[in-house]
Amino acid sequence: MDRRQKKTREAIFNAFTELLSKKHYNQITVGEIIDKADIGRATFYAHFETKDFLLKELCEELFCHIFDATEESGEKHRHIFNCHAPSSVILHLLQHLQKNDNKILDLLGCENNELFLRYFKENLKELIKNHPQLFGGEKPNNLPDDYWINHILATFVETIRWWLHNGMKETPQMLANYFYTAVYGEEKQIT
Amino acid sequence: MDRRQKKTREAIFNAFTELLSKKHYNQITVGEIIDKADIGRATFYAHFETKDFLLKELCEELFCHIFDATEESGEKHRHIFNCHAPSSVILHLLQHLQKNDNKILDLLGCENNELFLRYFKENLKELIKNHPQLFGGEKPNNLPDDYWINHILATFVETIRWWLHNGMKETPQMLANYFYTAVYGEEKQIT
DNA sequence: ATGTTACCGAACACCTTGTATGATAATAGC
DNA sequence: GCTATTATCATACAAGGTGTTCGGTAACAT
Repeated sequence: MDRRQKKTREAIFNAFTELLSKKHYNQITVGEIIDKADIGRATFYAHFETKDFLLKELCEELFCHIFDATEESGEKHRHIFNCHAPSSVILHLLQHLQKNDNKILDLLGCENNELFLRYFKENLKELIKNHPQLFGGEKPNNLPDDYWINHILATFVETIRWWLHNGMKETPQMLANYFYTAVYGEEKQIT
Repeated sequence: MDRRQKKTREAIFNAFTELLSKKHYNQITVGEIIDKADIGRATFYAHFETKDFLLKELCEELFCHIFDATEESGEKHRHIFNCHAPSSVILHLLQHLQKNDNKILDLLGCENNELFLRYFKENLKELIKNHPQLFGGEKPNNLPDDYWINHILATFVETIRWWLHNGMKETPQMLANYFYTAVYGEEKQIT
């Protein structure tokens, strides 16, 4: 890719991310973005059809990096979920978040979190559909499959939201335990 | 209140609600609202500062009606929650929803559901904080109070979201059972 | 009957969006 | 290195949305 393209694309993403951490998505204008990115108006529209498309591509770039899917020896692998013990998947993901890889925490925690938590949940959903054992535990018999999947996902996302909202005082270990207790009851704990 | 004021306010709410059920909030313009409500531009702005305030007041009117709080003999009562058995509170609320009281179902089910589910959750939160026993059951010992409250709320809201999204095929009874099973495990059921 | 209040329509200044232009500079291919 | 391509820029522009102002008119309260 042309070095110039790469640079402006980067500049736009940076400006946009910075603005997103400060004010609500709806309040951000294209004018502000190009000012902060220091590029021409026409250049912005040469890269992104609208502000909505910019958001979409930003999300895809962020989440594709976390849920990194690579075809490898005919098997799908995602780097965050490469660990084998299901109980540590949660931990693994929370630790990644805590390190604020890709500034994703900034976006999940800011005023626009609804926006990103939705994307986050959608990505997780696809994943858990293909790997039902990912979060461990067993579904109660009398619940429909997709009700249960949605419940686990929602609980997980809400756990993260709660964590962010309360200043991230808890360790990933504690949080993973909260999650498992909420979903499977207090008798089942991870070590 | 002046009969004229009441009429235009009503007309604006109706037009706005109808538009909300068809397209996304962000795509709705003040011009469309006043066209459909058949009122003058200045009149709209005499009633509502901006579109955002209109949304806010609509939500408040809808939810205040559902979570109707009236001081009665020194005790707070809310008409939906007047029943005494905690296990039937869920049922009661779901049945109200099924009847589509106040067109609230239209709004919770449409493209703008995120908007209204947020308000819905906030209202419920205040309620459950004052009446922790409302949803019955017991909190696992090792969970923080507000984590647990948030978990119950999120599960309830997600149950409704799932229901709406799947065509509302289940009866309120079945749904209430799903909710209790998800939160408290399969051994505890309501009758 | 009278004073008040809400409504209307039209006009307005302002802002935002998305597009078009021709000139300029960086890049890629040979 | 030379050349053709391509990204960028500044500027301008039309279209459409926002929120305000104003004088005239009709509905309301007393």
